[in-house]
Parts: sequence; structure tokens; C-alpha cells
Amino acid sequence: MIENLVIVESPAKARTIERFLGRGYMVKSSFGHIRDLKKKDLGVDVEHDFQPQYEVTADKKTLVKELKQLAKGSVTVWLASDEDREGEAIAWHLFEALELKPDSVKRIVFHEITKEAILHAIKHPRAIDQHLVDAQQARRVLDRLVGFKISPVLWKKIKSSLSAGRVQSVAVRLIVEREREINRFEEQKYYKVSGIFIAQDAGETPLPVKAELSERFASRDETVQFLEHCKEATFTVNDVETKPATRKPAPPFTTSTLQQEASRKLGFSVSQTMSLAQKLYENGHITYMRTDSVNLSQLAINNAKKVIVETLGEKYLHARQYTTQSKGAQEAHEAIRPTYMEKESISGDMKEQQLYSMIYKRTLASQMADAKLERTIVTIAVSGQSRTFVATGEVVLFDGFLRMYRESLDDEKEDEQMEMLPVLHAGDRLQRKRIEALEQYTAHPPRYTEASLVKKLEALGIGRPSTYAPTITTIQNRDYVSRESRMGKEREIEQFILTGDQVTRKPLIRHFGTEKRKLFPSDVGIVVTDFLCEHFADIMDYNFTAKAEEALDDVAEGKLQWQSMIRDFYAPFHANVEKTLKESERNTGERVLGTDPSTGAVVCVRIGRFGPIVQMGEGEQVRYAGLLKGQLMETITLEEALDLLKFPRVLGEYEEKQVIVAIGRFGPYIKHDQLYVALKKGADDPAIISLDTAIKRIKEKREIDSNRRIQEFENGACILSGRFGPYITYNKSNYKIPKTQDANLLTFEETMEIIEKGGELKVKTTSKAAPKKEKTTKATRGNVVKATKTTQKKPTKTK
DNA sequence: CAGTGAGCGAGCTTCCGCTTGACTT
Repeated sequence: MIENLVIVESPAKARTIERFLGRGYMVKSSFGHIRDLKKKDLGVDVEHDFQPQYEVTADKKTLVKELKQLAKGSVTVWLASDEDREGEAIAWHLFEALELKPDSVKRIVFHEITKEAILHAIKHPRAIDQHLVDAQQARRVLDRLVGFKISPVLWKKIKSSLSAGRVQSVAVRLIVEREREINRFEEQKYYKVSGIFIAQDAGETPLPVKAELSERFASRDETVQFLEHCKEATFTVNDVETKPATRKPAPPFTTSTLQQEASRKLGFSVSQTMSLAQKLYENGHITYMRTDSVNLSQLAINNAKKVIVETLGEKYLHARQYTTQSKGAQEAHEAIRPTYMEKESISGDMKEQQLYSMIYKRTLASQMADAKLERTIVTIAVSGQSRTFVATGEVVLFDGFLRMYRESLDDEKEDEQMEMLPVLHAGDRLQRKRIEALEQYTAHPPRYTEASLVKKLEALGIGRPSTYAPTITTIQNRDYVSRESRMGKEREIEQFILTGDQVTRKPLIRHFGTEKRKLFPSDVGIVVTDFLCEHFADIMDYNFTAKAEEALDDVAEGKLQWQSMIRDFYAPFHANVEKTLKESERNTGERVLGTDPSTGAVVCVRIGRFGPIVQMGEGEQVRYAGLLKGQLMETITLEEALDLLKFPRVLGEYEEKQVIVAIGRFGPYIKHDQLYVALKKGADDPAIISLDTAIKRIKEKREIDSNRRIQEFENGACILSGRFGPYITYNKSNYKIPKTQDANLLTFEETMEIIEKGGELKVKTTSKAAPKKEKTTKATRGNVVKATKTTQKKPTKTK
């Protein structure tokens, strides 16, 4: 007989708490929610006041059985899930599913995992807050209704298997709208002028003064004219302005800010950051990693203080409490911080160490003194000109928290390194060393990175710490958006340099607008977004969630009944769903590009069953072609479309079989007698490739294939060496070879036995791997896009 | 270092939040 059964959400938490409570207490974990709306169907009885239909989640069946058993045998059950909407609901679902008795159940909450906090909680139990539970039910039902009512509309009107939701659809909309802004953006050419000067009589090794002209030039003539003028001009310090400045440390990490900094500083994807943080948490190095709070416990602040005073001294200390500003924050946990402030580093792999170190420094820095700076602005007059040069310098008078940690900026351009300036006074004469003008182009608004999208979502109050990373991967899995790096436009620009009495022109090659690991919308993403904005404007509104949250707050405070909130939402929503189903046209985003000059056939783009396609003509004469990576239906031109339609193209014959060039899902390839060969990226152009080159590629491919072939049997079964070691291929399916067997020695009988036993790896079809499987690998190792990544990489890999 | 087409029959797909799974496919 157990005296007390305590149930928390996370197993790591359970272990710690059990240590604190000791004898008479057994601490178990629910692993999050244990029940949810029915997996199949709507799961909400809209006819009967939105009665939710709950069931124990498939993977929680045995756990619930076990907990029920334990609860039966204990005197008191303590429901210690988190103190927020979801946590309260978990407590209630446990109460229901475990069939607990009201008088032997106590609901407790604690904000930090310390012995004191837990003992205090045990002394102050309360009842389950039904209003808060109802708010969660309303949230859950709302999301189910939105998702499960709108998605089928998309299947009917656009393409099967698509999805829509309160969070994901808005996330995609942000990306689509940014892309449109970029398409509309008209870049402007300008010339940026900068100069290097030296103070006269400044001694042997004078500190150079680097300054920038306060005005940009729009035209080349103006620029050159100015440089010519500078030849004879004199340069005088006009004004020296010195201002003190202070800089404050950033607050401790939340999930969102951790993801942003890890992306900027360490180049981690959001899911990578989360799985690393999970490991740190499980190993007891950091506090819980899914939080929206910047709050630190008193214990943590005290320990941080101690570390700062001991290592840096009293003057570096400035203890502070931060308050959370983000919308809809529920603050069930602390900020993300080291469990032990005195641990500067931890064991673990390189990436874990990097992430830990960042958390450690940020946490300590948050309790450190402001940095004191002195900013100097020097204005330099040019004789015979109203334009001035401006030099800015910064001196750190006291580094304060900067000694520990410097937050990085979203802006990709490294914030201009502030330079040291020599001591200057108004009226000082400066000697010109070099003045240069560089041709530049105004930059379009940046595309979102995964992390900057999270930041935006958080600012809009959309999504929760536990869903940021999954949401980002969902919209990529659905092929609404993709994360890509694209080289910018290569351009020849010019630079004019004035040194001595000479203005020289120098041509340069530069890339403009290179994007690294940015989110690009797909055609499907764009068409779906447009469709949803047209027919479900309220749900696509950036304020939809914020407004819903207001109503949910009313429910939580008992001012509004949850069914009544849902009823108000559902009536017009449902009518709209029906109307859209009935009245709207099938929407494939079709766009007519023009006609084929030779045949007069109409050329258009649209979403086909398998994605975006170019179509030419109709009926018997119809031809199709897929779009290339980077091409969008919205921006593709008639010429580009016609180019795509030139394929497949017959190059000629080789060994009495046709050699064909075509463009497939993975780029251009050669087809010859059952053999497919990818073109060499960079070297081969599918539009002009010769038969000879194609034959060469075929021979190369044969060579490679023969090396991959370990064994081949009469019936076509084959043992090949692949990326993950040897495997069997037979009838278009692949099979795994048990570790106990040697691929080189497998007999025909053994091979067929493996095939018959199953153990199939992945069906070789054009369809993608089963999404369920993807999901598991995803969460596991942060390999979120590993599969796609390798396919993308492949062409570039051939040196 | 695997895989490379496309308007039809049939049946499936889908949400957001809590939590960690573990045949390296």
C-alpha cells in the first residue's frame, strides 16, 4: 500500500521530486496529456452542445492502466501537473480516466523544483479549477473544429491531403506575404561613399578615422563628380559629439529566444535546439526547456549572484527580476537556466556544450551590471560642399555584462563594428588618405528563418513553446514552405577609388541577396493561403488567436461558459464552410502565361495532382512539365515555361536505344534503356547537352553501378551497397540484411528467405516515405530534414 | 550513396498542446 501517489507531467521532474519527498511518496509521470479527442472523425458532438468525445491516447493505454492500479492502492493521489491551462486539464483528465475519488485527490502546483517549494505545495492543496479546465476544452475543441472542418474543404477544392489550422495556416501566410513583398520590391542602385582620414600632426602611427558620407548618390555621374571634387578639397572636423550610453543585458532565455539565439550564434535549426535542450534537461543540466517565462527563482538569482561576485567582483553584480511581456504567456515554468549556476561547463557532445554554455552565459549576464559606453560622433566638413562625412566610435568604459555575453542581432549584416577613434577637436584639419565609392543595391526585406518566424509567431501570440518547433516542421512536411539556401544574383558592380590625385575605376563581382537557410513558400502554400484568405478571412487574421485568447480568459475566470464561446464561433463558421464547399470553384491557382508561338496552344501553370505543372494545349495534344526548384507559378514567365516543355527531348541513339533528356522531380536526367542518369550539375545544361556527353554520363553511371553491385541472382534479386550498408533489392522493393549475415556470402536461398520474411525498408515509388515514420525520426534526433537534405545535396556533391 | 511522372474507378488524408518513445531506415 502506497501512502501517497504524486503525478507530474515529466519523468525527469518525477525523479527529482521523489528524491525530495522520500518515504511514503511515490512519484509518477503522465508524460503529458493522457486523453484527447477521438483520433478519428470530428470527436466533437456539434449537435449536442459540442460534447467532446475523449479517448485515452493510443500510446498511453498501458500507462493509464498502470496509474489506475497504483491510484487504487494509495491513500491520497496528488495531481501535480503544471499550473497552466493545459496542466489543469491534464489533472482533470487524470481524475476522470483514473476514476479517482474526490475526497482522496489533491491538486497541487509548484513553480520551482526545490524541496521547500514542494513541501509548501503539499501543505497548500486545492481543488481542480473547472473553469480553467473548461478554457482548455474550448481551446481544444476550437482547434479541432477549425482543422477538421477546413482541411476537407482544401481536399475538395485544391488537392488531397492538405491541411489547415489556426496556427500553421497563419505561419504559412506570413511566409507567403513576405515573398510577395519581396516580389514587389524594386531595388535601387546607389553609391556608398566612405573615406579614411588621418589627423594632421598625429604622430608616428596615427589612428585612422574611418567615416562615411552622410548621403548616398543615386547616379554614377554624381558620384564621380564628388570624388573629383574631393581631389582638391580640404577636410575639417566640424563637430565632435560625445555621449554616454548604457546597455542592459537581455533577459534569461525562453524557448523562443533560445531558438533564435541558437540559430543566429550556433546555426542550429529550431528542432535541433530543442532536442539538444531536451538532452541537457534530462541530464539535469538545465531547467525545463519549454517555457514562456523569463522569471528566475530566488535560489537561482542568489546562486548567480554568488558566482558573479566570486569570479568578477561586486561591481559586476546587478541582480534583477525580469517580467514577461509576450502575449498569452502562461508562465508555468521558470526561464531556461542552468540547474547549478556554479557549473560553467558540462560533459556531453560538442553541440550540447555549446548550447549549455550559451544558456550559462546568458543567465549570468542577466544578473550583471549594465555596460557603460561612450559614443563619439565626428562630423567632417568637405570644403566647397554641403555634404559631410560622419565617423562614429565607441569606447567601452565599463564592460559589465558584456564581459559574459553579447546578444546577437537579427539583422544579418554584422552590426558595423564600432571603431576606436583618435582624440579630435572641432577645427582639426584632416588629411585624406583614401575615399572610395561602392556601387550598391537596396536590399529587399529578408525572408524568415525558422527562428525569426518563431519570433514573429510569439509576438502575435500564436502557438506555444511546445509547438514552435513542430509547427515549423509541419509546414515544411506539408510542402507549404521549404528551407533553402539560395545564392543571390551575381552582378558586376563598380568601385571608384580616390588615392593621391587619381580616381580609378575597379570592376568587382558581387552576389546580392544571398539567402541562407531561409523559408520559401511553395506554389501549393501560396494557392492554399490565397484560398483561405479569400474564404476564411477571420481565421487567417493575425489577431484571430489573440481574440480567441481573450474569450478563453473569460472562460477561465468563470465569466463565460465554454460551450457558449464555441457556439458563437461555430454558427457562422460552419455556414461559411458549407457555403465555400457549395459555391467556390475548384482552385488550382491556374495562371495563363500566353500561347506557344509555333502552335498557338495556350500555356498555363496550375497545381496538378502531384504539384505545380506547366500545361500546353488540351485534349489529344496536351503536354505537361513540372516546375524546377526555385520556380514559382506566380513568377514564372512564358519563356521559362516553354523551355520546360522542350523536354523530354530525344538526343539520338546509342546501342540501338534512344537517349532522352528529361527533367524530373530531382532535376534534369538522361534516360537510356531503363537506366536513369542525373546530369552533372554545373557542367551539363539539359538544353544543349550533346549525345556524346550523354553517352559519357551513361558509361560513368554504369561504372558506378557495377561497383555497387555485390551479388546478382537469376530472378533479378540483387545485393547492393548503399548509404546505410548493403541491402537487397527485388521487385522494386528494398530489404534489410540482418546484421548476423555477411552480404558477400549470402546464398540465393538465404536472400529469398530474407525477402519473404518481409523487413521491407521503403517502397521504391515516387511517393514519399510514410509520414508517420518521418515523425518519429524527426523528434528523435533533430534530423528533421535529413531525408530531404540528402536529396538536395546530392547534385552538388559530385565535384 | 537509392529514386525519376502527372485529368478515372477506391480510400485515405486533417487540428493544437502536453510529454518522451528508440530495430539507425
